[in-house]
Amino acid sequence: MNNATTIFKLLSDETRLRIIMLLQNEALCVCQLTGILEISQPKASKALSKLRDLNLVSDDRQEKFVYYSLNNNHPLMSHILNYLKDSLESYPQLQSDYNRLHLKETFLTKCSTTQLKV
Amino acid sequence: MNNATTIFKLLSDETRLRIIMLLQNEALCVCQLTGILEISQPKASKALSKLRDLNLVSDDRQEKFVYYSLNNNHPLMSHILNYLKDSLESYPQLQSDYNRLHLKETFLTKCSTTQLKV
DNA sequence: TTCTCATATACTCATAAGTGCATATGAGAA
DNA sequence: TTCTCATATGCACTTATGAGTATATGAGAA
Repeated sequence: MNNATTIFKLLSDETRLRIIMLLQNEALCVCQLTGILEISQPKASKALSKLRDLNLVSDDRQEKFVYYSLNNNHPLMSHILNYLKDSLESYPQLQSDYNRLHLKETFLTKCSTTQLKV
Repeated sequence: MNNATTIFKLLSDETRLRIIMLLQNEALCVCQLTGILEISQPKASKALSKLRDLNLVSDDRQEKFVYYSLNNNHPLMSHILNYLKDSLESYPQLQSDYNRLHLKETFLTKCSTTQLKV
């Protein structure tokens, strides 16, 4: 029970859902997620930490970057994600996130969303 | 997108989830739900009104009682509910709700959870 | 060691959401 | 019409939650 409502609560936040959907494909670091989703770095970081607290993602530092990957250890969540992935056409935001995924390398060097100096 | 997060938010509340799961089987009135779930009448009523606002349930008055039934008009939700129904053994609360479902007739006359006079 | 930069967190704020209690509403019975 | 009872709703309260800004942290490079 708690398990189910916890998962639903996590997925009910748009930022978290978008992140989780992207991580289905491959591990991504914080600055890549920040860039792809066009959100602030703290926003991405907080979303990830909440997911990490619940053991839904794992982090793995590789030199400068911390890569997050999805733990497919929760049947209900996996089931839902698979369904969403197959129904992307109904969820424009998720779909366009996917479409920006190919830009991931772009965001590796010029990360700083918050510290950006124009 | 909004569609998805909205559904998740609805399902993230235990009371709503329990109600929805019961309504999968059959229409039930407020006092039946109140009795089966052992919750207060306003609690059941408010949960139902939120579901009704989002067009996930329909109400149908039959004499004294207002029966609510599930609108299976949302693919994502239906998909999730089916999965949960097949995994009841993992969700004790939902399972015990189902086990109390046979008491439904019991709650038709002595409704008043709040107005109960001992 | 010191510097840099990616990431994490603390703080404040605004708002949303759920609960319990009391009460309003309104359909059907009398 | 009046009464009854199932249901709905208003109110006060508490807690949870997400956002933005600023800043802390800490690993690797220099």
